[in-house]
Amino acid sequence: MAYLYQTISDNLHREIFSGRYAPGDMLPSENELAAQYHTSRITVRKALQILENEALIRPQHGKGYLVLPPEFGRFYLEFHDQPPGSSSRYDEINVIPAAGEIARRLGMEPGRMLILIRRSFLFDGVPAACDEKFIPYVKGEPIIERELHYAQFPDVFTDKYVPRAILANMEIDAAAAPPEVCAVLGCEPGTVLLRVSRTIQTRSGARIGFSRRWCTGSQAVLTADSDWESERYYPIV
Amino acid sequence: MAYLYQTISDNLHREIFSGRYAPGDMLPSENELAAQYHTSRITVRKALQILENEALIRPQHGKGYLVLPPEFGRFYLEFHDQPPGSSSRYDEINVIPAAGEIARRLGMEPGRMLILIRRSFLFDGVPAACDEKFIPYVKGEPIIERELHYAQFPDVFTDKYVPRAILANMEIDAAAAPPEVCAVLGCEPGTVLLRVSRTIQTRSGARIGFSRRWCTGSQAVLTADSDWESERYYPIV
DNA sequence: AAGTGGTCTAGACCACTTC
DNA sequence: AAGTGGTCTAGACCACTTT
Repeated sequence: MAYLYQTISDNLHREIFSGRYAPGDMLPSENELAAQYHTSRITVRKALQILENEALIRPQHGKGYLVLPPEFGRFYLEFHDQPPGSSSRYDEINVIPAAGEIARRLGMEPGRMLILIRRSFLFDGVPAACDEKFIPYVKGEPIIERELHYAQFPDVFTDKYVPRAILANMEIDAAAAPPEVCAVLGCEPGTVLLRVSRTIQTRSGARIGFSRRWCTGSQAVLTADSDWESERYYPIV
Repeated sequence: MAYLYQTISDNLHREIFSGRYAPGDMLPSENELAAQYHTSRITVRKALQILENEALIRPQHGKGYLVLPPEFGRFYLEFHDQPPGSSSRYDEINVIPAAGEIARRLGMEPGRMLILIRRSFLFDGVPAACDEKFIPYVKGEPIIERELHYAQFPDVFTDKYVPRAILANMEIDAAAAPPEVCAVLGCEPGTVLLRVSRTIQTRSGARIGFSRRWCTGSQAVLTADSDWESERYYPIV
């Protein structure tokens, strides 16, 4: 049940996290580990490969395996089209002419038609976030129906485009919410809220969708971690 | 120069991103690929391992390699203690008693002493972000000197703690900035700004540092991507 | 020259899935 | 029973680093 490569990997993992091997240290060589565990070099290499994938070590040709320092500049963020624990409600579905910032974000000529889908998210019945999605209108495409059924924004496009050729990019800032959004969320016009803007585009650079989320209240906080596995560690508030 | 496993991996990668193999499809079996490339199963497995690490495929024991759909709920975020392209300035360094939210975030009794380090970041000479760091004061620890020299917040602790045992967690929201911060940034008292709160803690759950960043202006926008490699694709604004 | 990691081979046996 | 991926062996040769 316990595989040898897994045992070796776990042991080294523990020795790194306990400080037995510190950043800058060298691990024992492949041959030393193979001798130590009475196994072949290939099995040892498989164990080391796991640690390399976790960004704990880096092999250096001709020298050995270097233990790396942790990387605190990279964070991992979960962001779902439908916030966990919320219910949703459609506030408006419309076809509107592109204008101003939205036209620019989608790279469209002003005046071309856009599908607007505005949806709010309720926590315990209280609206705490509002999503606006803008999708270039192409006659005969059942994109609204797909949206209504699947709800996950980028997924709406995976029938039409090659799925792996689609990217999502995100910008996070604070800005004054437009009047329509304030009306939905029940806040004063012009209130500054957390804004999350997503652009959906193909890898060739074509912008195929844009969405904005306006967040108020404590459920709307975004969280990110220096480690995908670390969520369990910090029930702070 | 071009290794066989790399060639196989690149070819399959291209076939997945071009749609030749779509999510839900099965790749050719290891034996088929080995025959196709006139090589051993081990070399083929190495190529497939690369694609598995990129979350493009998942092996299914007894069945084959499944092509996975893209995951748009996960985002990658770069956040540096010193924003790229900015210069920094120390506005205040002080020892203060813990109180209110800060005490709670650090799990300290109110009244215990804290080191406060307030620093602002200037873009083209204009302050656009302000950092507040709070570190429990322990007599005789040269933490301020380390901060002044190394500047990277979590790194300050890696001498004292086992480096890999430290985690950084982040919360992002919008909130009214305190008067001291508004004074530094030159905005009206009570202005709502983008707030990034970081907690530094050990894997055993001890909170060892807390920082807050208040952001104004366009340089302060946070960006995240569904793909670590995708930054080059979206020069939008 | 000796030691290190990097690539690759030709097998073996096991566990799982499908027919 | 046949095909698939999962683990593991014993060896070979190459490229790189250190002494």
